[in-house]
Amino acid sequence: MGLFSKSCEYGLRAVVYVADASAEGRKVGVKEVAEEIDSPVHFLAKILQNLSKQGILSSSKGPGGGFYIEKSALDLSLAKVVEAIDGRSLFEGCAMGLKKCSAKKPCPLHNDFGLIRSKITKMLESQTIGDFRDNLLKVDYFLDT
Amino acid sequence: MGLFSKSCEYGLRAVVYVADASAEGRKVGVKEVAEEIDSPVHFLAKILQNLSKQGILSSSKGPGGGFYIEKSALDLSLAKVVEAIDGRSLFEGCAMGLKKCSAKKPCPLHNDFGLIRSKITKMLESQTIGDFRDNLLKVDYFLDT
DNA sequence: AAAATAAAGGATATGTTTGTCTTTTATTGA
DNA sequence: TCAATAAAAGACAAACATATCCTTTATTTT
Repeated sequence: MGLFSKSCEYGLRAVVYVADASAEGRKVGVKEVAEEIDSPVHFLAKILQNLSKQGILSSSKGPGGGFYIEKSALDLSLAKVVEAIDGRSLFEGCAMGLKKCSAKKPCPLHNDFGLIRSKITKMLESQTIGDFRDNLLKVDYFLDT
Repeated sequence: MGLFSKSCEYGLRAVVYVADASAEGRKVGVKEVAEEIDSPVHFLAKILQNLSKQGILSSSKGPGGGFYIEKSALDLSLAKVVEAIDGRSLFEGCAMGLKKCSAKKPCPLHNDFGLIRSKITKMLESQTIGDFRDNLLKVDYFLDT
């Protein structure tokens, strides 16, 4: 099990790909995105629809249509993307699955895990979709599958 | 999705419970463990059998039997327990699911995530089952469900 | 208006994880 | 030896994640 679900991995890859295309003023269809990020087409369609519904991506139907991202949405954090797909579980709850675990009654992993989680949260909250895409444009980073 | 699978959460809770009982020279049955750590009995049975097979816990059949932990096994790290149940996926692979992601061709999360993963690894490798149990005995930590 | 395009939505299929139940095997104590 | 105990093992069921396919709706172009 990675940090993220498969859906979330696909979603993150798709978001950065769509953002990249939008930087060139291009809308992209599900099929193209799926091929480029190496994901199952129909499965990805659901994920993109979900991201559209949640206002992270935008879409338009018909010829010349496809998925794109609004300028304003470039300021959304990666945490928003992850939360839209995987929910809040990565950011909440006890590592050992204890409901009563808290600062007052910590489980044996509570403190160490709290630090780790705050780093995960920071990684995802401090980085916007725009930053994420810019890293790719600068060619410091890659999306090769 | 948490860091660990449900099986792994149950497994960690069970290991520390069994280790605690073993400190008192007591062997414990699946039923008792399941009640104490709040897990499904038969499901936990599989997990404990797996941990026995992998040499982390020990067991004996028949009256007076049950699960216990050998002194030597107290020196095993929590990472071993996690790996026995969830495999190595937590310690390996790209956060975005990219097969080609590497230091040379990093994905946009590669560096941040590498730091996080090394902290997770450190948390689990630097702590032995014995340490884990001792924390409970010292009453600094709790397993309340 | 008709045809083509592309997302949205719904139904179904497959696989994995989680959970339950029953039978078998080993061990102990009477 | 026999009955009781407890883990081991196997079959089954439910829930969820992942994946595929088909129909519908909206939009554009001809």
